Amino acid sequence: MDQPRTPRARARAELTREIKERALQQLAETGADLSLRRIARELGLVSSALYRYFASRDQLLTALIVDAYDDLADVIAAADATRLEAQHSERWVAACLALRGWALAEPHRFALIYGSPVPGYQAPADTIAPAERVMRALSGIVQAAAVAGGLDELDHHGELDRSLVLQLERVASLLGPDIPPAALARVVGGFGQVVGMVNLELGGHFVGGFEPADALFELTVRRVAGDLGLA
Amino acid sequence: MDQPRTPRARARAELTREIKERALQQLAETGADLSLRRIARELGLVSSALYRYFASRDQLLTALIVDAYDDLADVIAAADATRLEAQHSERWVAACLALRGWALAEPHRFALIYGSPVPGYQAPADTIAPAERVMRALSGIVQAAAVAGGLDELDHHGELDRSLVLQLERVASLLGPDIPPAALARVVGGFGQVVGMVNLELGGHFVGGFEPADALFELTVRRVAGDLGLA
DNA sequence: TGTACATCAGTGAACGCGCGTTCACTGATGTAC
DNA sequence: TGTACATCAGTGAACGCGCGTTCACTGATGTAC
Repeated sequence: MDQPRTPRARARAELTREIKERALQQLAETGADLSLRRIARELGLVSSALYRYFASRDQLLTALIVDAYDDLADVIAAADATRLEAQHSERWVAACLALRGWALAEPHRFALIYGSPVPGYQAPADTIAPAERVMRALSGIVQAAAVAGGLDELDHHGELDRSLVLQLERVASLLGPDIPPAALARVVGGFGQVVGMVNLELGGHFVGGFEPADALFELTVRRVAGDLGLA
Repeated sequence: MDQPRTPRARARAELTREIKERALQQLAETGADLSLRRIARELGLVSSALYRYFASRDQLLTALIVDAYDDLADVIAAADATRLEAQHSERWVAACLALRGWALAEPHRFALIYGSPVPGYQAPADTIAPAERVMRALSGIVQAAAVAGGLDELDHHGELDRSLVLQLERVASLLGPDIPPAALARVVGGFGQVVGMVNLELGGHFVGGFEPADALFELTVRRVAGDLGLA
């Protein structure tokens, strides 16, 4: 954010970083237990010192969650950017693969944001905007396709429920105003699928079946792109 | 399982049930913290007494997980059975809706089996068979359709990866020997989608967008059934 | 049917840990005049 | 440029909790002869 001017401010930024780093390391090791005292111990501090940096354990967790959303959104955007702008299908696939790649590399961080909620932790409103960034990193591709006219007309096996259309239009206004309702439903469904398959993979549900799950995953996200009619 | 013959055996079965019941209640209340001492306290027992019933905290967790898989599989099968045998599409939709219904009714149990792993707990091999029951409750419908000839030939936008086909055939031998590879990929993808969307819903990711998510969910699973070409 | 012995449920104390958070404090760093 | 005062990082002790697991034990229930 801001450039730290004084030595003290620089030290503060550095320690804040180190605290979060240790916290992540702990999540990686113990699964989901996060102990302030242990972090302090590892940093050679007394436990109460951490309260100069985070007002509570929950606030530290919130910071980790926000960081995770941000990093994931960046990773997706970066993968998206490696493809030609007009090749929306390839962009979608690359974005989904990047999401999975990040999740496999940082399973505990993925669990933090898309796994089941941490015991006793209630996500504050601060996490909503970052969470939306991730969604937007995906929906943005479809929005671009819609604007460029690279999105098939979808036949929706019968009409969509009226109240569902209203929901979809409201969400579209946030995630991609030009994405038609039927297409947005598929985008959300596709996102749910990606999150779900990654969760299954991380949970060991594919062990003995799809290991590695690379091919299955790519086939699946490619089909979503195809169903959306992305060019 | 076995009918308890003696009063002592009956008491034992009863207390075992009560311990699990309290454990579930605790998961529901605290999210994922499970305290043996608290269970004992609530049952008016001394904490060490629980060790007559479960050798450790992990073993209790395992029992809860196995129960959850079993119950979910039963619920899915029951919903499936409410539809006509030959209407495979309706059966699939009913089964998926039942899965979500169970998850919304028992979010902590759903999290136990399809959420992120519990801190410090490593699922033993005993949970594999029950987990398969759930998968089979869904794939069985598609298997039935395949046998009855009610499954479309799928065009697979290009060939499937050879090693993926091998994986799919191996899984098919467990879940539905007559399901063609391309269809099975969709079944697994559809399952991942259901799990993922439910996880998002339980995690509050749909708040402000799809609330309730009934219509979106039904549309999505119906489309999977359609894509599979289920009658 | 009655007695002797084995099984088993539950006790209570203990071991050896862990935790988040508060508070009054010291001493170093930063700021304003 | 130097001094006075305010800010802030980190300390150390304490509060009030919690936990899983082991072990020797009592007394009730079940089993075999």
